[in-house]
Amino acid sequence: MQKQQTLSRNQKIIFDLIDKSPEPMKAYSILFNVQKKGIKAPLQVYRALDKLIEIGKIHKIESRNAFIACQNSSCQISKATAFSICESCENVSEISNSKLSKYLSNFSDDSGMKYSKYNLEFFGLCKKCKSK
Amino acid sequence: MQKQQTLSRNQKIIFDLIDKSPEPMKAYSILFNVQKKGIKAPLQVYRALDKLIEIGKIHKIESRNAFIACQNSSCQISKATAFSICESCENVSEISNSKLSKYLSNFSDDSGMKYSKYNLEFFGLCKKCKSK
DNA sequence: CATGTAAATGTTATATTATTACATAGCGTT
DNA sequence: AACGCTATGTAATAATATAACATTTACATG
Repeated sequence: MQKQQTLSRNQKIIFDLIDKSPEPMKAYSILFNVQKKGIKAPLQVYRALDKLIEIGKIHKIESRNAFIACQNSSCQISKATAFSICESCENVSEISNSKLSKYLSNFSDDSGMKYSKYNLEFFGLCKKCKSK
Repeated sequence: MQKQQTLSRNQKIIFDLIDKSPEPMKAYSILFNVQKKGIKAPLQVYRALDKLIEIGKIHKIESRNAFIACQNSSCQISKATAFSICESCENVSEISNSKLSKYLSNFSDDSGMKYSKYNLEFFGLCKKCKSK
């Protein structure tokens, strides 16, 4: 079990927005959506995003510069993330597959490097888009 | 064996620069370095980068917004990339591990999605930085 | 060789994403 | 109260990437 973090005001506003969104949100789209709540500047958004990422409540989809709420209720996997991304509709979901995460967490090569973190993004067509 | 692509002038200038660099290069650093060769605008750089990525001569390190030459001589793996990234010195190298690539290329979950491409980034400390 | 077409180039402007720098406020601990 | 830490506010600017449009080159094929 993970220690429950208390979110600050800005962090909570921004997390709630991302959490409710059915798709990854971009930073400036977040900004636009929270301006009515008094968050006016990009930096306020980025600071909250940084913190939320740090504590594992959200993840950044690197190839899209977008942010998604963590879909693993029992999280703590901010250091081991995998996503599936539809290249047609841009739907993104977090992959939660224990075999995969075990395999990757234990992966090592001959470089002598010990990996403490990874991020994996799979691309393809989702069911819906495939059948079009 | 892969069909040999002929690079255009701009593509060749930019590929040669990236290929010679010991570390990933950022787009505007590339631009700065090729201005003396007549490539003056960001778009010229991005167009060459896009093409080079498409044909697998370079890869983009998504978490760093940087570009690296493909280190697999027998390439064709622009659709299946894995990198190791040192979070201290920012050294990046391409992982070429057939077990890993087989595992990931064959990966499927219960989403019904068929993945045609993936990108994996491992993070940690390289040998040198670990021993500091 | 003429012509069509796809790829590449050149140029300007602008959009999008992210950070620096500095000042202030809130909150728990000692 | 004084300290340290986290969060906030604000303005400016840096860094990354694309849109729109005009022109040129490469090259296959009639």
